[in-house]
Amino acid sequence: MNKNAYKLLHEGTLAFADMEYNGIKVDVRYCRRQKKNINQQIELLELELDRTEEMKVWRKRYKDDFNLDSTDQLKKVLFTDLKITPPAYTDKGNPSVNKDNLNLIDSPIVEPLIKLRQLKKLNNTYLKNIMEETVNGYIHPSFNLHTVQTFRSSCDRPNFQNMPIRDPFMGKIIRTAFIPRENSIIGGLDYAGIELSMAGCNSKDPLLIKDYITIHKTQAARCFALKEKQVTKDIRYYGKNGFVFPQLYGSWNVPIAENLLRITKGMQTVDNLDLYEHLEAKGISHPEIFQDHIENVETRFWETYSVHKKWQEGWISNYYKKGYIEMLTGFRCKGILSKNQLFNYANQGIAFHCLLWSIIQMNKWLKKYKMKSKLIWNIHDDMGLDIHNTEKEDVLQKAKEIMCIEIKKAWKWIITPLEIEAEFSNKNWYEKEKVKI
DNA sequence: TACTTCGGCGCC
DNA sequence: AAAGGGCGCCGAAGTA
Repeated sequence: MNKNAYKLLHEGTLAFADMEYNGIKVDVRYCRRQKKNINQQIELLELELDRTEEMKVWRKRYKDDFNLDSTDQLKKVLFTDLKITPPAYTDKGNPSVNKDNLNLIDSPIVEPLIKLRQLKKLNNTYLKNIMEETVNGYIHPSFNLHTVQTFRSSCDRPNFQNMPIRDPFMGKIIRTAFIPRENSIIGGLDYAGIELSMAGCNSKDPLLIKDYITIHKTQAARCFALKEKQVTKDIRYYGKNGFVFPQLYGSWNVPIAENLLRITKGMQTVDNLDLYEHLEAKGISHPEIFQDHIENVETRFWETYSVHKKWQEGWISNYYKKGYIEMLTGFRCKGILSKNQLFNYANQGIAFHCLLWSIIQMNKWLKKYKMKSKLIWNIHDDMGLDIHNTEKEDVLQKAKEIMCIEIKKAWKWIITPLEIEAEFSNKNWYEKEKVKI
């Protein structure tokens, strides 16, 4: 680690200490109400389950040892007693009963079981810990800078970096619990597509730099043979997390095609076409045909971003020569690293370091001018703020200056565009809305 | 009782 | 030819 990298960690730790001290305001009464409500839903679901023949088989086999939360028991019932063929296996070679695979099984217990897991996750992982860790109406999660291989941050007690958002049902229940201080708004400023922007800084691939914001939508459209205007937020999500990132970090068409095909079931396009039926109409819904199709998309992808591909090769051979990699922010990673790790480590840490640098400057500025607004979280590319109503313009303007302009003066290696989005609410974190800066 | 591993699942 | 990467937390099950 060079001197600049050290300084970033040192100042970052001090800024994080302030952030932890500030804390996030919690609506505790709301949490209590929700927890009770969910408990009732859980009871009803368990009654519903018990009316099925499958549960009779389960209870008969395990008698007093019966445990609805035991996946081992579930596997025995499904795959031994009911003689169902396991749809897939875990890494260790055992039958898998995760949500996706359970959904492939035709049984009346599948749907209530999945719902039950979700409700228990909400209560046991989220609401319970939010309430336990809240002191005098504020929660103070620990934000760590010393735990992660890639020199990202992490968070615990509770982990504030994995609060539900993608599933609207879960997102609403949990994020409604986080509220602004008096006369304030709560929300975050996040870097748009920062990891891809950083990939561009590494490889200097002109097309990747040009496309880094639009790439997910474009690739989603290609994967599902759609026009871009048909791509919903959900479909884009799978273009991003089901194709673009897996491609960049070492996956390939076979597992990618399998995943993408599975998630088409029940999804709809902007013009309300059923995504799977759309693939059928295009004649690419058969697993083997779809894989061929994704292979074509993959080939075209790497023909387009060939400069980045070349950089990946050089990055790896450089590691083999030196035995370590050095990030653009000066951090070094040593030890045995797989190809996929090497691809990922180059971008992941420095993407977060842009946020960390911005948080440090923002914190200094807020303290220097004795502002009422406070930094309250960091989530990899998202800076959480509680902004006092009287300071809205100033704080947002300064944040934009730091995050998009000043950082490029400090770090000349940032040769790509940096863009941010702000989302805030005067009610709660769930009801955040885009704010223009 | 305390600890580890596994599978599962939430986020970026 | 072809392992997406990085986290933290839960409960179950096995071991010491």
